[in-house]
Amino acid sequence: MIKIATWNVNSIKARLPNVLSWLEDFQPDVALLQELKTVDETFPRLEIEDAGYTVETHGQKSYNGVAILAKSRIEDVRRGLPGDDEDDQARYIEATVFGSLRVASIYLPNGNPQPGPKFDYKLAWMDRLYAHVKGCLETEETYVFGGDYNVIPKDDDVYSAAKFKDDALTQPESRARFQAIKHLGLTDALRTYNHNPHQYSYWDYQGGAWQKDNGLLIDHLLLSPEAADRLQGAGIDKTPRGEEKASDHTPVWCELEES
DNA sequence: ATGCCAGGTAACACCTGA
Repeated sequence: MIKIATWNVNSIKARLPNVLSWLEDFQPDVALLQELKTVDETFPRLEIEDAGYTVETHGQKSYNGVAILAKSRIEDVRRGLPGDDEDDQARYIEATVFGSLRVASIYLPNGNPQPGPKFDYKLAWMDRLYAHVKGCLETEETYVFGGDYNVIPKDDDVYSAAKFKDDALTQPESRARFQAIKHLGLTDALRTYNHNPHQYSYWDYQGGAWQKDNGLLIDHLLLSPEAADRLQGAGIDKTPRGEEKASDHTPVWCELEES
């Protein structure tokens, strides 16, 4: 079985102890990380390698930054989306792990405030992601697109839809693009096994959101048909969110049977 | 309408996040 998890760590340097203990406890075969907030040169590569992982990063100073960790070689790495030429934001990395499995770590733009240039950037970025995913699926390879999509797909995926009515994460334009990407033929791993409302992957640091379970579901694992055929389980690992110095996100995971 | 936390940068305040 290959266990794949996505986790927005909100600074890999601030979160290193949490990440190392999670790797030790949860033992993912592949970890897709977002919001590294540091450049490749200062990513704590040796510590992660000592935990048994191969590492590929696409970092950036202060903001964004994505990585792929695997208990296998990591090959054929793509950094950035096609069409990112004028864009210096590090939000996408994709590579082959375990010989033939393609995985992507995605940090989709937040887009607030909306309307405005940040929201326009989010929508344009989603259009580029759509075009890229479409091309990937045409290869008929096994693909897992995981990450912080910064989209709340349904009103049931947030503790208060009313409070998020004007937020970029719930706008019809954001949801329509997320749906369009899924409708290319992707399967939402979590929703294959868990149809309950109010299943969250993010809780704000403010206002006791974690204690009140005032959360959002914005981290998703989307599987190509070839990956979905091998899907054996999926879930949310809430343990890391309750620990000291936690990220505001918690890992979402899925398991694929070996090919 | 704004701050509430948290992290990074840089400088002892401001930006970004969701």
